[in-house]
Amino acid sequence: MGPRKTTTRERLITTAAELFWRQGYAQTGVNEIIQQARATSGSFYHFFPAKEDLLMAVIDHMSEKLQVEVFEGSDNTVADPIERLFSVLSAYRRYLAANDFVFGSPLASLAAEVSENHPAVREKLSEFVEGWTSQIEGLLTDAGPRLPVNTDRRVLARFIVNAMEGGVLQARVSRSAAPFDASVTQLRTHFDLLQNDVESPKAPSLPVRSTPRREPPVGDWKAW
Amino acid sequence: MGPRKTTTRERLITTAAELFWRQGYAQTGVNEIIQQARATSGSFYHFFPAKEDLLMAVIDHMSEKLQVEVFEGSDNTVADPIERLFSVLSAYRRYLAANDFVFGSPLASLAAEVSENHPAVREKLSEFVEGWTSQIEGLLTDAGPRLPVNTDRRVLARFIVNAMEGGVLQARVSRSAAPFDASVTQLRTHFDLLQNDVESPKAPSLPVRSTPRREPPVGDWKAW
DNA sequence: GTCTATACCCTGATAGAC
DNA sequence: GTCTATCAGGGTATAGAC
Repeated sequence: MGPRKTTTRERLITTAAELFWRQGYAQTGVNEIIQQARATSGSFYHFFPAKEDLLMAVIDHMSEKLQVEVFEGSDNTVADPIERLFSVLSAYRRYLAANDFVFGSPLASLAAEVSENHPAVREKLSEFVEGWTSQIEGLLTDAGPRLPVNTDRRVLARFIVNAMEGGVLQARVSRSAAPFDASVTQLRTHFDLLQNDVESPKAPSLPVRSTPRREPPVGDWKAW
Repeated sequence: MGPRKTTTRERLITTAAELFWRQGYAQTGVNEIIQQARATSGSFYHFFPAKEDLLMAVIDHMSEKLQVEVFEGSDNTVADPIERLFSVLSAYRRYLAANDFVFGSPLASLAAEVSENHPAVREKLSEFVEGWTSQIEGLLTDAGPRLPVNTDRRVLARFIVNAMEGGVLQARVSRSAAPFDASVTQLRTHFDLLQNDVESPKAPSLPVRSTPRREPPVGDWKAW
């Protein structure tokens, strides 16, 4: 492959990605995308039969970009899996802070806006989140005996993703990085405690709580 | 105050609240709201000069409803502050599960969709989140010596809110309660560990980590 | 406060020449 | 593949009688 100029299709996708991210899907008109991408209506509908088809392409584009800039853009010289995890979180923060957190999570916004109205979009976003969760779960598995044996790696991975995504959302709404940083700080504490628990595994057998813990029946909605 | 029928204004707000929650703000047309509320265009614009004014009223309505159904709808016979917290989380789960989690967080969706385009809306949503965070922080403060002395109650409260809101979002996208429940389960573990830490506070002074912890400079974006 | 009718604009999408 | 011109429809919002 020789040197290659940006194609119209690529420009449509990248500019749409940015506009959707900033303003949302519904708020962004096709005309606006066309203008800003220096394209025409004819080109647009040549590549994308409908606006939703562009949306699907945008999600693919964003997924790939996030994968590259955050996961692979983190300090992958870090050998320790847990420190590697925090390196990823740090890369995510850098990515978001580059826009002062105002754009929020690139895909979570779309999830909230269009997941109900466009089933295919919801499906794609779901796969993306699962992918990230699995990657984090992989790091936790690599941590091996560093974490207590009874730690459910998948639950912990989901927990981390939730705390981060929630943090981004609140950061955007409150126009402050504090909510995001609270998640990272407390996650660090969480891991410190988990690792202490490995060292002295007898302690947690005497909980202070008054009521017994109830394990939620996962997948069973209406219960509890 | 005697018995009172529902006013047109109220019907407009409640039906709009549900429609915004389900479909998003932009996807919901004024006509749709008017029809479903059995009102007319004239009434609508009599009460609300513009669609955005209705949105503001809807947010107020949702905030109040959430406060009543979740916080006050939780089991407030529970005296222990920490168990009280988990009672609130349980009430929140009940509230969401009543719609099979498909609607997501009533206000977070709006936050993601319209926060950038409507500054006044963003401000109102920010205040709402702060209110909830403060209420949770209050419970944590009430827990007093049950938590380690060096625990920043505000950071922990933010962390909890983040984990819950993130969980709701992923639950909606993945059409499964599992992500939400993962947050609750792991938060329970987190509190167990924190309380163990109170009992044997010497243990955490020997962390396994290889690199020193970095406290993030809150409010200072571009750093780290 | 509520009704009907309607203005006016911007939307996504199409047609057909080049 | 790209262009211009244009369509049909739904969007928010208004006017004015009752």
